[in-house]
Order: sequence, then structure tokens, then C-alpha cells
Amino acid sequence: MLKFSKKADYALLSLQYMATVQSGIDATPRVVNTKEIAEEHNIPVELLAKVLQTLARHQLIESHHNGPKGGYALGREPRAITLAQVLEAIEGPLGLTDCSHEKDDHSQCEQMNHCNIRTPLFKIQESIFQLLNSMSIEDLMVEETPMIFVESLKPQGVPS
Amino acid sequence: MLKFSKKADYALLSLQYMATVQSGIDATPRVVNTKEIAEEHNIPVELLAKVLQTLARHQLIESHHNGPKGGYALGREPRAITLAQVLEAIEGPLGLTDCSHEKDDHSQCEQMNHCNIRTPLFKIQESIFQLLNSMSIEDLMVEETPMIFVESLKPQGVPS
DNA sequence: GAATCTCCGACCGAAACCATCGGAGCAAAT
DNA sequence: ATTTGCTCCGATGGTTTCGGTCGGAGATTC
Repeated sequence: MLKFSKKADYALLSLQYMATVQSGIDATPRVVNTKEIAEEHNIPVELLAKVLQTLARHQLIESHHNGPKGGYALGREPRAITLAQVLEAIEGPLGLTDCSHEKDDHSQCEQMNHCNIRTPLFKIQESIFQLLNSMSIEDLMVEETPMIFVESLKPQGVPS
Repeated sequence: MLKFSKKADYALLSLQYMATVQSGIDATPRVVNTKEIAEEHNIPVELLAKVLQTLARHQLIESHHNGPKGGYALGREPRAITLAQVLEAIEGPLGLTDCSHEKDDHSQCEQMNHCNIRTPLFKIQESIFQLLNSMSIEDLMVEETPMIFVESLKPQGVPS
């Protein structure tokens, strides 16, 4: 539950990689191609290509001319690319429920005609959005501790 | 993306309904059966049955004797049932990535041998957990404004 | 004791997702 | 001008998850 799709993982990995690679170089942002990222992270090239295409279509990255020396580079500075933007580009509009986006009609949700949990769920949704919007690619560029295990995912005692 | 499954929706609806129904009655918690909930919210009975079974197995609700007059009731007070518990019961252990739970070995994640986004993602994950753990069934029992549309899901300007 | 109603586990089709393949277009290098 | 290597785009297949359905087992009421 709440798991990112692999495409989303690949997108985040790629963006972080591109940001790291071109950091320190001010004038000429380095162009990096699909194959390089794929080999670096050991993911299938063709699938990654599709992910990068999608990111380019949403202008999160720029495709620098075809042919040799071609490739991608970040479209903006890392800080200006939020995680919400990335996820939305890859997975489409995000929301906890189906009825989050039906601006036009709410006929879809007839099955829950007496739906009483909409409002509180929207509040949760809003909090998650805020969280994902507050973090950018820049925040992914931290020195990495090799392996961290989150031990207790279980709720530690019940709020009473 | 980030969407709840229908089973999760059904679970939350049911719990909220059971909590509402038995509120005001102090001594004898009212037992409610599957059919009643299903008809109330217009969802398939058999599927809802499975959801309730799962909830019972995780002791979020109690199954009161079979036969006529049988049914379910909340296992604890609404405040003691967090959303995280519900989701985890229905969907299994929740985490943004696959490598969130591999306590034993990390062989699974060979494909991302140079995975550099683990730590920041775990931070996001932790925040979401905290959020889902801070809200309980009780928080779902609010007076409902008939229909609310969240208008702007899009990021409103970029943090610079 | 029979009937009725419930909980419970097993089963099946549908849909989404991951991954793959082939081809077209284009710019740079030769 | 030709070749090379890369980006793009569409169509396709296999696999897993999810939504939904079915029949059986157990208990209580009449």
C-alpha cells in the first residue's frame, strides 16, 4: 500500500542522478543520455526511455537534440522540481480517492451516495500533497548512509 | 497514484458506520451485519464480507457469533483505531518502496545497487506514517458537508 | 431437529502494470 | 552524402494485483 510504482522510482533516481552529475558545473549543464542512467542503476533501458520521455513531455527535463552527444538535462534547477510534480507527471493526477478529481460531475460516485468520509480523507490528502510539494529533487541529494532499516513501522501504542 | 484501493475505502466506510451507529449507546455496543453495511453504502456484499473478515482477523472489529442476530462490532473504541492500522490490515505492510521491509537481506534491491534516494524517501515515508497514525476512526466522524471539491491540486507556484 | 442466517476460505475473470520490440526522425561525425 | 548513434513514438505480450463471485461450514433461533 502507498507504494511508488517502479516508473516513479526510476524517475526519481534519474532526476537525482542528473542533478548530482551537473552540480558544480555552472555554465554548461551536462547532458546525460538514457543508456548512462540505465547502466548506472541497472534498470532496463527501454523502460527508462519511456519514463524520461514522459518527464520531458512535462518539461521537468529537456531533451537536447537527437543524434550523438544528445541526451537529457534538467529543465530547471533541482530545487524547482518538487516530488509532487514528478509523481503527477509519471502517474497522472494523484489523489487518495477517485472522487478527488471529478470536477464536472459526481455521477461516478453513486455507489457511495452516503459517503461520509470524504471530507476527512481530503484533509489527509491535502497534508500529503503539502509534504510532497515541500520536497524537491535537491532534497534527494544528500550524503547517503549506506543502509538504514526502519525498524518499527508498527504503531507504537495507541493514542488515548 | 497514491490511491486507496476499494477494499480500503470499504473498510474505512464500514468502520465509520459502525462507530457512528454505536455512538450514544454505552452499555451494549450494537452489532451490525454485513448486509446492512453493504446496502447502506451500495457495495457488493461478498466483497465487503471479505474486508470485514480481514478486519476481524486483525482484531480491529469483533465477530459476534454466527447465525441470526450475528454480526460485527468494533473491537475497541473508535479513537483507538488508527488509519494506519486499518490500511495495514487491509493492504499489508505499507511503505513507499519495496526495500522498506526487507529486514533480513537486501538482495532484492540489487538492481538499485547505487540507490541514492533511500534515505530521503524513508523520511517522507515516516511523515506519512505519522500522519496516518495520528488520525483515527473518530476523526472520520465529523458532520459532513455535502460535497467539497478540492480545486487546485496543482502546485501553486514553485518554492524558490 | 430443521431451517435460516451468518462467517469463512477457495476460486475465477478483468485490469493495471512492467517490460519488450520495432520503426521513424534527426543531428553529428566521417 | 553517407553512416552512425541517439531520441522519440506506437504497438504488443506476459505477469501480477485487484475486484468480484461462488459454495461450504458453523451457530443460533424457532
